[in-house]
Amino acid sequence: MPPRTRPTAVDRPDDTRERIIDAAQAIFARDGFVGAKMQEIADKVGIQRPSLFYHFKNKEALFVAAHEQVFARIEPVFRESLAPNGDPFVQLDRVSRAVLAVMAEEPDFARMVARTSVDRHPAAVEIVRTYLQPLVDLSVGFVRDGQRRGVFADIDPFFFTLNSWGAALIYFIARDLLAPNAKPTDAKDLARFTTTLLQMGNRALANDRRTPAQRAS
Amino acid sequence: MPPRTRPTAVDRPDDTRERIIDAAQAIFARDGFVGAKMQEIADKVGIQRPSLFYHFKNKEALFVAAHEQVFARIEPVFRESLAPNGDPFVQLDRVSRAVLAVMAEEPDFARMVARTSVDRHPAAVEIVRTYLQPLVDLSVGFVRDGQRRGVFADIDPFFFTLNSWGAALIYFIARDLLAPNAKPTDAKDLARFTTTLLQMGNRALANDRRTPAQRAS
DNA sequence: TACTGCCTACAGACCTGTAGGTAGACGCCC
DNA sequence: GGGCGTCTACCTACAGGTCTGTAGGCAGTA
Repeated sequence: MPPRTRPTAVDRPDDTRERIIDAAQAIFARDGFVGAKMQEIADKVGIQRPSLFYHFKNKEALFVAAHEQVFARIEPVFRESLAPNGDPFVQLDRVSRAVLAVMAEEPDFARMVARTSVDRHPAAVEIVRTYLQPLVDLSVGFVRDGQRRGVFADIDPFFFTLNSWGAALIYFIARDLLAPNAKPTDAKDLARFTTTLLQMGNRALANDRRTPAQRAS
Repeated sequence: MPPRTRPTAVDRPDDTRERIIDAAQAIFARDGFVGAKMQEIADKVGIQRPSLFYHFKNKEALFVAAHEQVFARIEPVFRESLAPNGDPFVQLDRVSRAVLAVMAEEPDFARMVARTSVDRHPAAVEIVRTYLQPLVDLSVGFVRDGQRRGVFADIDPFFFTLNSWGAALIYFIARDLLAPNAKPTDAKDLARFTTTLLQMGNRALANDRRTPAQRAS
């Protein structure tokens, strides 16, 4: 094994920490806490495994940092799209598209949420709750508000939200499992899914069968 | 450690194999292939860990057996409820209730499917595909058939199916994660979820806003 | 006597985290 | 501005624990 060149000032060794988190994200999302190997993370960064422990106390600390980064980056996008805005159906459209677009861009996010649901690692559960719970509450409030205004049909707001988020998750997690011919990365496929999800949401919340566009005219 | 009593003929040692599979089911469903420990499975059965290797070649063989058993037991229930039967909306109602009831009774099933989606253990993927793919195809065919007959509204049959199955999965996997106050084991909660899922399905497939009961009259 | 079903003991792989060393950057003092 | 101690960010080597799978023995049954 040839000796690798030592880092110099121009290498900005400060960003090693961030490169570790980036590498850890993908691997934790794919393999979970138990399945992920520190060796593979180190390899991906291009350093020796023990050097990881210089930047992070232990595997769990890195696990937490990786999750926090993903959720902290995504949360504001969702929150912004959920801000009150005129016609509830228009907003539903906007939120759905925004959420699906972000999930498509950050595949680690959907995997981490799904992983947390099945693995139940306490640290991950806490992070998911901290970041996702308020968004779910916002979604629920959005549906409830539309119902109070008589625009949305009667349906359980929480389960409607759970189903919608769940459907989006499933698409990115299991879409290829049950139909190996297409992948979630395919833009055309995602557009088709987006349309279907919006149809279901719109019809579930519609008090009449006119489309939002027809109602607006 | 006091010596345990040896098994005699009346213990029917033949069923040890099945008791192992039963114990393994729950543990593999909860922890996945990597997370599951043979020691814990042996403890649950009440035998020593190496005895597991007398009944199963290795961990993977037991993993496969556990998954096969769960899927083989559940598949016919789903298949039966998907059999053609008069009014598509009535059948939709029947299938949804049957699937949710079975999932509630066999919590390992939902966890195994979700786990397979995130862990992607090749053996599990193959089993899920083998047993679930035909059911998904049946569901898709059911929707498509209703559309051909002019009863169901226009919507992508595959994504409608994926969303419906996904919503059911999410309920059993993540319902408590985002609303810690209730659990999927609660019958009242499940009934409320069933209603919501059916509302979404009915409205997504309805060509008009009359309920199935109204249409029947 | 041979087979079944379990046992104890052990080999070997793998993985996390620690100990201790070292090359280079940097500030400081004369 | 040249020597000098210190800090940073990495390295090699290793300790210690955990987990799977195997070897070989033994009690009970046929």
